[in-house]
Amino acid sequence: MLELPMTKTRPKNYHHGDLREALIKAGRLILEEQGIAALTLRACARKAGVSHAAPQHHFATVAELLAEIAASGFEDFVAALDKGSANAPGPRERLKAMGRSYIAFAHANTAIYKLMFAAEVPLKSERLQFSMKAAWNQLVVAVAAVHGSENVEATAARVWSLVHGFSMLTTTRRLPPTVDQDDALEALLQQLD
Amino acid sequence: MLELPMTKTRPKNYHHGDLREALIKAGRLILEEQGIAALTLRACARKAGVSHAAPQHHFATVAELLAEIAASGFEDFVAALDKGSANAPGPRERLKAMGRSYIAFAHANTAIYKLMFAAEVPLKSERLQFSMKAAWNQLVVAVAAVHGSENVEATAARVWSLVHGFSMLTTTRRLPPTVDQDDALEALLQQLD
DNA sequence: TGTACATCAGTGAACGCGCGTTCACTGATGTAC
DNA sequence: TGTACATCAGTGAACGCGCGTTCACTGATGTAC
Repeated sequence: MLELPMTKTRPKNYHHGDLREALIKAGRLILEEQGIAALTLRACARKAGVSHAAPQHHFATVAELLAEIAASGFEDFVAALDKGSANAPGPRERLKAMGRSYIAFAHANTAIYKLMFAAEVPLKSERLQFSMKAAWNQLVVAVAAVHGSENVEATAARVWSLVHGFSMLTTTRRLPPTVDQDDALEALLQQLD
Repeated sequence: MLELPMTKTRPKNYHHGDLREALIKAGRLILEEQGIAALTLRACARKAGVSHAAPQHHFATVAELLAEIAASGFEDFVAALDKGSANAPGPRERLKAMGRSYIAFAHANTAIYKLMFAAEVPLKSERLQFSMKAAWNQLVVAVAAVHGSENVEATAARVWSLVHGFSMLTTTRRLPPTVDQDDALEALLQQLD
């Protein structure tokens, strides 16, 4: 009898390596392809190629997974706004570019964008709190560069409300079809000064 | 044997009378008490006191019921903004009062407010389209009285974005706790002029 | 370097749950005559 | 006014589905000696 080397009969990845991150990535794919309603622990396990009980070792509830997915969304979001406003010649242009990038991100990544602001997502996650704080700080810095540091948080909240409201109304199709969205976008960006 | 009169053995309301409206009202209660995830056809049937198969005669899918509930929300919403701005001395004050009423409605009726803007709600419903149009017209009239009729739709979209964004960010707790929400609200209402 | 052993991170079967949906049924209601 | 009958709007049992969760298990990994 030929004795095969153990490495050939051994399943290569009985232990996954980093199932936690793999589940988060799987969740993002499911979100894009099928929407938030399809985002279950079992679906993520299937997508990641593990048994449906495996996620239990990494996420006690589906809500915990949602929070991590939302956090990864905020990380991408901050990067997109940074990139989109990097070449602005001055603070006003920079703030406008961030506004444009914000709305572009919402339109290009609608599913995860909605999850980032969904009430179902528990805010306890450390990673989520950290990435949300990073987004807020990014905004406050850009707003302060235009409006000064007086009442900067109230102004930042106003700016955020404006672009967030527009993103939500357009992605959920609540504006009547008679509204020219490009006109509305430009009118809105004027208000960031 | 004593023959009982038929009226005594007959169940009084075998036919409900207006189960359709009753299911919508039941749905609103469930929404308030348990949130959108609990809003199922079976739950509405239970709340309305009928068998779980009964709603089938009125709503083919749960989405259809959601749309009618959302529509009833928009009806209340329009009434609340009308009432809240009725005593304003001029157009500017009227628009501001509407802004305040908008945000107050969102905070006092968070569950149905979120449903009104939820992506899951199909927009095909006639009643929903009608009530959404009424809300939009109400806004356009108030905006035109302040800013004139030039570009009125773009301006109305901007105003709506502002108050909607603020309502969503505050009801979903996305603003950092360091932000003074009253300050932010006042800063925001200044922008309606 | 090898061996024993504890722990970690998977598997796969099983369970109960509430859901939407279908079905044959039946009481209530409306209408034709 | 009464009667026959069609239709409407309910009932309640049954079905299949996917979900979260639990369980005994087992292969892989890390560590002590």
